[in-house]
Amino acid sequence: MPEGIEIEYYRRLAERVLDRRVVAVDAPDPWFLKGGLIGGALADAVVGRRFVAARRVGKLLLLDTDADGPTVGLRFGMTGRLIVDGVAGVDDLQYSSQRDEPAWDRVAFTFDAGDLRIRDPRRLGGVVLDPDESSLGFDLLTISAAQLRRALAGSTAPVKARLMDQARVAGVGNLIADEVLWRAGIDPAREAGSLSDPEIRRLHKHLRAGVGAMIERGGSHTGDLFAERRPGGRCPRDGAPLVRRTVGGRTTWSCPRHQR
DNA sequence: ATTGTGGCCTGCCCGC
DNA sequence: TGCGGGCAGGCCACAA
Repeated sequence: MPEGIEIEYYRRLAERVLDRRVVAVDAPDPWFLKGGLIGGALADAVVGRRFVAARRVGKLLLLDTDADGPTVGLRFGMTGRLIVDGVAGVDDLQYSSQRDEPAWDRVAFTFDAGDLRIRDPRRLGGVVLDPDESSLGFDLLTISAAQLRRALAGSTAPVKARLMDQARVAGVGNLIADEVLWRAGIDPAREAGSLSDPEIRRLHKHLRAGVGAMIERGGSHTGDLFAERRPGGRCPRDGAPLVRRTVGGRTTWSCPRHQR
């Protein structure tokens, strides 16, 4: 599913359309338009303009328009793919369909050459105009150790829940959270505020290194833990049978031996 | 404010 | 072979 890593791939892909002129917007699914937006208003806002920057904060992809026009915010839920000029931003999207159905196109921007579209079977993504970026926390690719400390401090919530709280740390989804906590040897259910300074620094180190490795390997499903997230799965580090729980409302796999 | 829960959406997979 | 139920999780509304 798209987490911050996949959205970063989408952002890079979206850079292809910069400086092209939007000639049409097709939004066949009103459900997909968020924040009171309607198809006609979206088209009015961007047709004739050009996208001049493709930015990303967490799992939110932002396309800025020229001449102080609006910013288009794109969300992908867990099954949304970005497709630019017929090229998909990722080819292996976990938990989504491997099929390719044009009927799943929920929004499409057509340019003077080529197009950009979101293909989302489950319709959990969406499009919003001028999204509120200030409600998002520190981005997972640039967060500092001090910022991570601030995101976790004083909380009784599970550390995994805080990591996935987009208002605290933006871009961490379920797979990334499990992977980095496993790498750092920290129990996902630990109270966030109970982590010591050395543990926070260790978590930060593994967050940066783990995300970096997964970006290079090709996605949030390429972590060392991923293949063992299944019944009968064993810890790749010490061989202990993994434990499946619900933490922070999400299916969580962890090693009872080395994650403390 | 913080934390937890349930619902939304729908393709897919398993068991009967 | 068909069918029904459960599952996946990002996000949001809502409750305590």
